[in-house]
Amino acid sequence: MTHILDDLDARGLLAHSTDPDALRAALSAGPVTYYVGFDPTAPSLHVGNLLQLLTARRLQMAGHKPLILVGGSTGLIGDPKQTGERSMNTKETVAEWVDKIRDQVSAFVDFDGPNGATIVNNLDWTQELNTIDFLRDIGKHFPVNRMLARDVVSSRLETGISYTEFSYVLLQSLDFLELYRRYGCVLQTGGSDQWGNLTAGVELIRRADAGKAHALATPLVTKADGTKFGKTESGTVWLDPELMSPYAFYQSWIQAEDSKVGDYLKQFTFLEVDQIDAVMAEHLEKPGLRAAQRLLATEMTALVHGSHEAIAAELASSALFGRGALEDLPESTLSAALQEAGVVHLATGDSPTLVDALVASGLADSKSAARRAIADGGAYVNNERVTDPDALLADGVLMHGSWAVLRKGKRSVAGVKLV
RNA sequence: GGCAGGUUGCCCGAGUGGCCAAAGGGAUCUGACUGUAAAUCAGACGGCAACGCCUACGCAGGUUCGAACCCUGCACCUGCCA
Repeated sequence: MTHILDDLDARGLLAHSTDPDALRAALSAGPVTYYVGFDPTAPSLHVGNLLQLLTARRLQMAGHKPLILVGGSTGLIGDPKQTGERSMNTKETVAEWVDKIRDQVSAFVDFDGPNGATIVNNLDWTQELNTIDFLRDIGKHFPVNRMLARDVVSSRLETGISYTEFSYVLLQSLDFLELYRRYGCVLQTGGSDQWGNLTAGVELIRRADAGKAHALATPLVTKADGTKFGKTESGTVWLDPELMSPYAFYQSWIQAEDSKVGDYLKQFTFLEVDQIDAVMAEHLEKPGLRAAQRLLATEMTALVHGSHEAIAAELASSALFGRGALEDLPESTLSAALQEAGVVHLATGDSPTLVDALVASGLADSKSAARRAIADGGAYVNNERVTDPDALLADGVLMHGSWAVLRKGKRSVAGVKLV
């Protein structure tokens, strides 16, 4: 049986860890209670958070007990980031997001059995916290000179950082200490950007309780150009289907770069490393088939939205991007595919123009943008390029009498049904 | 509270009375090549009833034929002093 640390390492999920030998021994000795936290900074988690959830799940599958923390209090404070001060959200908003995120994380861990997961909210132990006690019991363990030396803080000294954000690390460290005391939690995991917060907690446990705890960080997942993974052209890749349809989610994975798809398969899916290596070997032979991307997209969509949605997204994608001609698709297939991609209904009586349709479908942000797309030669109806900026939608041949497949550029497709 | 500097388009950043819808870079979009990949090259990149009009350079007023640019007030940010 492979040691969990070796599996994580083989998958490229280990960036840093405190005292690797001691951590390895602890994980071998028996079930370890560990935690990973998510702050409610939005109504949904995104794929960056997903990596942390899946890593937590890997540890659980290896027999360890997860605590999933939702940051009801830390979400009110804001983890400092390089770019500047966060805008504060109201307590009501944060409370709403806490509920949503609690529901989301619940889908990724197992609640049954001796190592069933527990979801905790740090508001439970901080909202009644007394300021004097906090400063005496927690604050005393934090040397300000060390806090100032942290990268995020020092980079913010020029532009400014509020005391609120400066204090964030104390709260996260307090969480670790609290979970150590309440649940015997001795390991915190997170992204490498969390390393400072993670080790601060380890240190607090040592100073306050003379306890031994560990931290483990996954690397920052990047795209081929080195930028942060999880943003597409249109924005963040959300897990909530209300914010991003399963089809769009599937599309975001299928567009993975060749140079990254192997890493993603290892880091995100539960396929065996050997199996992934075999797929990648084939992929290198015939990259044009994009077999690795297809596998990745299907696996991830199934993991997040269920296999039913994964199949639907896959079918829609192959119908719309497949080699076959659109007119060969039966109406039921076409309609189902377009439902996934997004459909707008337009009234035939209004004799909508292509420009109108591009805007209505969301493929273009404005009429100017739609005209620009047409002028650039990037607008297609039923896979035929249209270059007339004043074209009416009905000028082309409608599929099955009422459907038009709109495409802008290579990747963006939407359906229009004339009614 | 005082003094100094700052606030420009998605981001960074030039511009300091007309030639400014505003240089340059990044991001983004499109095309060519291709594979819903990368790299490269090229074009686009506020809006609209579109050779014109409207909106825009922190906010609100003012001076002027004309303001991102000058003046006044306000807000916020940074630094120094208290």
